Amino acid sequence: MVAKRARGGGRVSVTLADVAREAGVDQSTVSRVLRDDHRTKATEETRARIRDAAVRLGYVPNATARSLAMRRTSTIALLIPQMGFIYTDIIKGAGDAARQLGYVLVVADGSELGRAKDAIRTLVLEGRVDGLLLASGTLTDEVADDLVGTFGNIVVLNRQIASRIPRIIEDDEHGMYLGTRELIDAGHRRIAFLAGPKDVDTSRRRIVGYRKALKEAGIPVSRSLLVHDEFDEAGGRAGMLRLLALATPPTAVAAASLAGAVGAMAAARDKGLTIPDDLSIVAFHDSPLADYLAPALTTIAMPLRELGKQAVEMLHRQIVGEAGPQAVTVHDPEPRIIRRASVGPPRSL
Amino acid sequence: MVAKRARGGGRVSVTLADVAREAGVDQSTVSRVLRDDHRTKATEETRARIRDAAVRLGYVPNATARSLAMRRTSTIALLIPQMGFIYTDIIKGAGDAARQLGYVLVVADGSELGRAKDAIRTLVLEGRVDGLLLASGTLTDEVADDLVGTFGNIVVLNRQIASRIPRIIEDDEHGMYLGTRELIDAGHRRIAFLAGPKDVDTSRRRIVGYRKALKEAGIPVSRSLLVHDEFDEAGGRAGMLRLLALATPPTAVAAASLAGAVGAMAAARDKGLTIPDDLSIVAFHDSPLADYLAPALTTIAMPLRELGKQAVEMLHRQIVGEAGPQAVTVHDPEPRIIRRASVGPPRSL
DNA sequence: CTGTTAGCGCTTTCAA
DNA sequence: TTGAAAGCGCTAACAG
Repeated sequence: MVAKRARGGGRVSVTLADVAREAGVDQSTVSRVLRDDHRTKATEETRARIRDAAVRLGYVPNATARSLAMRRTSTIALLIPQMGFIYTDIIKGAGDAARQLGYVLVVADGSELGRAKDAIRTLVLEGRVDGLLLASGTLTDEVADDLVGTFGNIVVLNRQIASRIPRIIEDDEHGMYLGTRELIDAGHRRIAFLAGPKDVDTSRRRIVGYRKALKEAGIPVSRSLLVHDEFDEAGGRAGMLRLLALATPPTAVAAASLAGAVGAMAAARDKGLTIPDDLSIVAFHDSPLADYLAPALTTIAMPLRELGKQAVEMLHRQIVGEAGPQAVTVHDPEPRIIRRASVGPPRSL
Repeated sequence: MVAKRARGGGRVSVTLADVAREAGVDQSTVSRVLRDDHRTKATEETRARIRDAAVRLGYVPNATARSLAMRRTSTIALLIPQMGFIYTDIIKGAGDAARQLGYVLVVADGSELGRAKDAIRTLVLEGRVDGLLLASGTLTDEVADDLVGTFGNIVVLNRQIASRIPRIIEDDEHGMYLGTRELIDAGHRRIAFLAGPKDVDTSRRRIVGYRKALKEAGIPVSRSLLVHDEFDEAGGRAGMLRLLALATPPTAVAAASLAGAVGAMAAARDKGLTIPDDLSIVAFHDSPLADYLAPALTTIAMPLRELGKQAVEMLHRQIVGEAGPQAVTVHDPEPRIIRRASVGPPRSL
């Protein structure tokens, strides 16, 4: 018998034993040769015989069997809440790093796997992957606290959590500081901040940067100019509308998210305002889309690929049991302002 | 010995054998009980004893071992070229269906796994997943042809390919027919089509719908009004610019992609045109973003969740060896026009 | 340099 | 109703 039927598709599956028989050697030898195990030096002749047989038979190693024997799957997962602007870059960075370290990266959609806890169980505890990258959006505070007692290799992205789980964050504070400065430098003093939800700490960190820039410029921070809402377009529109209803509305606004900025622009338009003549706006995070908005949107480009890359590296260290920092902030490369057309001097100037 | 150290994280792994010992039964019994194997009727008493032991020990089944024994992973993958507007809905639909059928759905980024061929090998042939959903964008014609000889459970999304690989497509023709009709009904006769790349068949099918609507209305189709470019914003802008450079430019344009429409709007704006006064526009595919553009964009919403759902169902049939159609088109629910503000009567009227 | 021998943790006949 | 035993396809000592 040379091969057995495998499930579905009528494919036949060729195993190491088949190749061994064909080549007239033991399967352990085949295993070593095919893996290029450097602790062994097979004769060039046997190597050739084995490779031949493998090709002839169309041998493809079975990842599951290997995983079981090695007790590692060489795959890691990235759990994201829902596809958004920022994840494409994080995925790219993480994917590159993963490949380089010998992992396959898969991404799991949070809404589909249920809450993060389910994902941790299904993916990590049941051993489907060696480790998990948890993107911030998937974590409510409740779940985050829950993570304290969790085992498994996990790295949390962009969220400062209480537990001792390793985490990596982007420099939200500095990014937002830079963005706010951009507005200040353009001459604005009445600058609003469109923050994300109140209990999310990326939101909190961005507020800190906003405040810092204001203080540094000697501008008093006004409570009424700081509004909280969802990070999406609808949230941005709603927040902006509240801002525009103020007795003296802001002349500029810093948005904590790109989608929020898009919503804010729509709100301003609805109210008959022209950007940047009547209102300047800068958005946290960049996307190709920003170039095509009316007007093109000035953004704060965060080093998201680097974030993804370093997240994978942290996870890898954890997997192989190497020591390393428990909490890192990505400072390099620096966030940078991409100047487009949404920032100008205030009208009154 | 009650448990062994597992790789990384210092976790201990509790096995079936551990639970069996703790409960004083054989591991096969534990396996049956914990899986609720209906072919066995364990005493309520032993069941309780086993469950107790499992909980006490914190037993979590190992998916890899199970996969090896059962020769199926209960995991399927969706390979996408790069995150785009349409995939969030496809993922949702596929994820729901997958969960319902007992699969875990993971998504793999094409740019990260290299070409589709690599993904097929890594994921399907090496047995990491039971089957693969291949989103159209990942397939160049060359690779598509290559698929002919491929084994493994695969369903191709949104691409009509030569080989006998099962495929599922959305009704591009009808959708674009509807979109073009929208423009015709508004009074336009000089309607351009911003198609995608020439050799992509979603693009071709959309052209067919566009032509059909035109013919039906007795409008001659002009070669110069049909321009090909990439599906992204840059492609849309470039295509639109070419259209606007025509001796008599169109009064309306149907875009084969949402991103393309965004680019086209930017181009029109750059040329000083107002939408919809000077130019009407309708885009293929919908997204929340459309609501926030200036002006809000009229779109053709395709049943993408349904596409994802049916794709998974097709794949499942293939996996379990059930018969089923080799090529299906999703007709239900129908594509529908979401009227916003980018379509109006032509200026000359 | 290569073969032998145990597993990895689970499912699944086959007996009892 | 439960247990014993084999095996999924591979890796990894340990001999020789």
